[in-house]
Amino acid sequence: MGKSRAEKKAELRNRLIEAAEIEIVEHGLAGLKARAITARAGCALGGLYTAFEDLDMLVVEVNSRTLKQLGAVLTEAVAQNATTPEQALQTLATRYADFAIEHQRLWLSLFEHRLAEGREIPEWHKKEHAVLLEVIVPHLEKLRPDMDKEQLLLRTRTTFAAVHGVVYLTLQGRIVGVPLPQLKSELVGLVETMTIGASLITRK
Amino acid sequence: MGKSRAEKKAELRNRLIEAAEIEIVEHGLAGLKARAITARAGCALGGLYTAFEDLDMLVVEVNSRTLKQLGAVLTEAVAQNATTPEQALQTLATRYADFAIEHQRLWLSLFEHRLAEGREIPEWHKKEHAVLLEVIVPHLEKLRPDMDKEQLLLRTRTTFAAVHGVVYLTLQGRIVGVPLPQLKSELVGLVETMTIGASLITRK
DNA sequence: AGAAAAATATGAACATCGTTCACGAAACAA
DNA sequence: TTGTTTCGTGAACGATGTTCATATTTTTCT
Repeated sequence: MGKSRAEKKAELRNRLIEAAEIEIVEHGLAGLKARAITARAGCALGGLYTAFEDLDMLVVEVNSRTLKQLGAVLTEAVAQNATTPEQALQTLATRYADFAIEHQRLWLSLFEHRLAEGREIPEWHKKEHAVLLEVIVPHLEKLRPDMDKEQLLLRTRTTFAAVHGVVYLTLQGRIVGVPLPQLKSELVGLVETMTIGASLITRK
Repeated sequence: MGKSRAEKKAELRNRLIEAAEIEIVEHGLAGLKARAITARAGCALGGLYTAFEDLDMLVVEVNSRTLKQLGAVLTEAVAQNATTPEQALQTLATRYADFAIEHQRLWLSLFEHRLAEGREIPEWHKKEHAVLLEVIVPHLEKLRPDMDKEQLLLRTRTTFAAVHGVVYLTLQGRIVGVPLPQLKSELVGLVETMTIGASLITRK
């Protein structure tokens, strides 16, 4: 007997998400074409639009997967390696860079994807980003016991953005970015500077 | 008498650059259309391609202007306000954020523009980015006299990227970014942390 | 099981891009 | 002025995301 309607729909969605993922890995987000995806997924062009609202929402699905994977990597890394807050933050920064390098195009699409003006990222996907901050908070908290919860979350965003900025400019190949071979050692230097500075501010 | 060929060509190029700049300000880089530019510049569609190699190279011209303006703002700001390296770096970060906020879409196009795979940004435009680092180097040098020239330039890239990352995630409206109202105070906190950390590392 | 109904996949067609090119107009050289 | 060179013009082209009438498939009803 054939599959039920719900089963086939779910299978098609999965095939499309995986096809899109492969296409992004091979050609980058800018090289993602609806026709290439549907050809790879083995369905007609229009099938994409019965399974998803449009191409953007398919990209959101791919980004959701990437974000889950990234979150798992960071969570595990810091769980196994958190003797001091300094070391925890070093580990997080290093693993973040490792993931970004290893899954360069998927990671880039996480931050390069934009919806058309006026459209909004679905709430469920927005929430998925929280893990990027949650892995940092407890360790920054030890460095800055003087801060209240609100200040701490804000500074966590700032800290993440600082590290992220270094990785992003490098992997994007921007002129002002750090050259790739020196990325990880520079990240160590940056995190060292920030953690030492943070401790000293607290202590004074 | 009519204008010479060179004059008319130069005038058309300027009209196109200005039209493109206005279009970016009004609709963002993603909303930049060749037809809208040529309509605003008062020439035929094909005119764009006799004046410039293609649309990308026109964007490079706009970015070149923005970069010159940004460089001038930073250079002037730090010239008038450099009693200590800490204060110089604070001033630079603040002015950088101010410029990014005030010229949001032009500034974003500076970092969002990508050339098709295989193509390269012209060398003359790559060199224009140097100013972003040059304004930082002398002050970071005072904080880190232990570093040689090469280390220093590398750490300058890292420092710029860290500050840039915070501003970028915010102005892009990324979920993990710092909310705009808190951007400048967070930048102050970040630069403070980095400068204090840098001094302490040097002294130890 | 068979027929009617509902849902869904299909891919040709459409609108909108960036880019090209044959042509005619304008500027230069003689 | 006349011939030559250069450049602006806009119709046409190819590529792209999206839509929709149609065909197919699945479900429901008798």
